[in-house]
Amino acid sequence: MTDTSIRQRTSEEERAEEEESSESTTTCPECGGRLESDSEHGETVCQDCGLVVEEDAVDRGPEWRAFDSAEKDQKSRVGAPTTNMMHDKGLSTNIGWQDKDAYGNTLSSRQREKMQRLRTWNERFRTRDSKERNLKQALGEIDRMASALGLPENVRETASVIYRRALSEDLLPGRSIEGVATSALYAAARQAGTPRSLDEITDVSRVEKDEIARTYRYVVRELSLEIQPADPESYVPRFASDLDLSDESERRARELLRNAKEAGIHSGKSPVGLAAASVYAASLLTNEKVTQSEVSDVANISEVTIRNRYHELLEAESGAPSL
DNA sequence: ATGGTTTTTACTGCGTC
DNA sequence: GACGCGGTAAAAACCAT
Repeated sequence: MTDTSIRQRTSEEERAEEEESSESTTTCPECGGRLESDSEHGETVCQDCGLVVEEDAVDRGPEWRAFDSAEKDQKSRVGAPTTNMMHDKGLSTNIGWQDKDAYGNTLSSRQREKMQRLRTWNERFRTRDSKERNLKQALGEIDRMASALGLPENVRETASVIYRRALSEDLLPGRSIEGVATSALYAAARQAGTPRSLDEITDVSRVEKDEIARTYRYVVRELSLEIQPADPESYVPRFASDLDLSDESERRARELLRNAKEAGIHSGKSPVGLAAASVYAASLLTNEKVTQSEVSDVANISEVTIRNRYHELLEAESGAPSL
C-alpha cells in the first residue's frame, strides 16, 4: 500500500478489497450467517442474528496514511517489533561484545576501554530496570488482590514492604512473582489483624494454593517475620456484617471466644472454624437466628465443623464461666 | 514417608413448617 | 416434601516427626 500518488478508487479496487475482508472472516457460530467486522466499534458481528463474536479488537496499524515512502519515514514513530521472550520485550539497549565498529573494523584501545565502560553501565541500568518492572508488576498484583479482598491501605503498604524485602534478599529466583506477591499480602493481612484465610487468598490469586502456602512459609522463614496464629476474634466482625447481625451478637461472639480461650478449647483448631461457630452460637443467644449453612457459606467452613465447635463453645461457657 | 489430629464429605434420622 | 439440625463414618487435608 505504498502508492506513489493519490488516485480515485476504482470500483474494481473496492470489490477486491471487500473480498479480501470477507476472506479473513468466517461464518457465525450461532446461525451460520455471514460475519462482518465493524472496525469503528472494534467488533465482529454476525450479519444475520447480530451476535457479537469478537469485541475490543485492536487496530495495530498506524493511524496515519502515507502517500510516498519519504512521507512514511517522516510520519512513522515506531521502531523494531517487540518480543515477549525478553523481560523488557527486547526494547533495551544491547551493546555487542566484539570490539568492532559498524563496518567490522577493530577499535582503537581507547575506544575499547570506552565500550567496556559502557557495557558495564548498560548492564547495571538494565538489571535495575528489570527489578523495577518486577516490582511494579508485583505491586499491581498486590493492589488488585487487596481490593478484591477488601483489605485496607495499610495492609497493602505492609505487603509491599514485605515484597521489597523479599526482592532485596534475593528470594525471588526460582519463585514466581505472583506467588511471592500473594504470600506477602497473606502475611501482611495477618500481621495487620485483618486476616484472610488461605482459601480466600487463593480465590483471588493466580497461583495455586499449595504454591502460596509453600512460598509463604519460605518467605516468613527467610525474612524471619513474626506472625502469630490468627486470632479467631479478628474474623468475627466480617462474618457478623456479612450476615447482617447486630453489634450485640458480635459482642456475644467475642465473649464466647474469650471464654473458650480461657478454657483452652482453641488450641489446634482452625481459627476460622472457631469464629464461625461463635458467630452462629451468638446468633442463637440473641435470637437473630442465622442458619448453619449461611454461616458456613460466609466463613467457608463446613457445617459439621461449626456444629462441633459451637458445642464446645457453649460447654466452656456453662461449664467453667470463670477460671 | 508416617501417624495422629482436624476438617470435610456424604449419608441418615428427626422434628417442624 | 423441603428445610434446619444433629450425629456418624470414612476420606481428605494438615502437621510434626
